[in-house]
Amino acid sequence: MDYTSLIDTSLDLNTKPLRLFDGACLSLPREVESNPTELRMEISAKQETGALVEELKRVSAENKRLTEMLTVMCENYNALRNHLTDYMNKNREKEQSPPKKRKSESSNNNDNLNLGIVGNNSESSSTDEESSKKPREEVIKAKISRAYVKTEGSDHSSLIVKDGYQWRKYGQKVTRDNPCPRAYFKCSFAPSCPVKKKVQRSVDDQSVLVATYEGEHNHPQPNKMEATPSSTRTLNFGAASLGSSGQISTVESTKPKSNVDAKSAAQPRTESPEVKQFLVEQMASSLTKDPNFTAALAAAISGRIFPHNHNGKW
DNA sequence: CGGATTTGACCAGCGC
DNA sequence: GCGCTGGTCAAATCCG
Repeated sequence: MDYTSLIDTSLDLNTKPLRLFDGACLSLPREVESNPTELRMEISAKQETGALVEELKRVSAENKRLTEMLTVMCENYNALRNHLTDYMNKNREKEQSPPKKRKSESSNNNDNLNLGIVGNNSESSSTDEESSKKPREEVIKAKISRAYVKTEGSDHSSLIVKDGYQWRKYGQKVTRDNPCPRAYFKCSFAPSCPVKKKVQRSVDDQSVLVATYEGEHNHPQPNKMEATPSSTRTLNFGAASLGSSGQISTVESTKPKSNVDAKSAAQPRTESPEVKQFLVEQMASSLTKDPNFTAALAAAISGRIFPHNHNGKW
């Protein structure tokens, strides 16, 4: 997941002087010069405008500085994440015994969560099995992620995790380690999309749904707005946007965890860089979606581009 | 009526 | 080889 690519960096908050200031600054009617009273008002207005422009410049500079800091932070985060992924992949290659199919779930008997393999592993558990079993299917990239979804109230009966994608349920199975049935979903938005999802309640905390994603979507997220139900907070797998409530946490599995406690894993990780990143994204997203903000931004831009439109009109 | 869901059957890997 | 298990298929059913 490349989070930085999702941030709309095109939103340049280094706004130039707003229309009000522009208008006052650039378009003072010249005819007032002949009137002493209006001249005093003009001087006063000019002073005030100057102070405001100074303030605006200061805020703009600060905004620019913050934007640069954010960019640097994103770059650092991605670099760190890549390092971590590489490190874990190397570790796993060293640790892994000769690959056995279907090994991980039977050996990982704590919460029957198949912590799969990310990336270039030569033999992953279920994914490779599927590719050998069903040659007509595309080879699914062994990118496996997990989402822990805290459900509320009546949601305890459903195995639906709304994450913004369209899923088609193709099977349900009661597994040995968990009395709650496991549901199998395929991405139905694009016929060629190889992504599969398994959803099962945590054996420790049945209010927690554990969604395991296999593969990567080869299409954009169909509908992000769909991903905000009232009873279930959602995450956007791949697109990686997280509800600010932090009720969902994801684990992009890069290494089999033998003793993952789903309960603890379900705890909100508000301190992690990912979550902070999400919050930044959410704020940026909220701003850009706010009609008032966009209107103000449009007004600012239009005021900047077409200052002559407001000459002496306000 | 078409798409989604359900559910029993089937398949293949694994351990004994 | 056999039984257990997880994963998938596909016909039946449901639902808007």
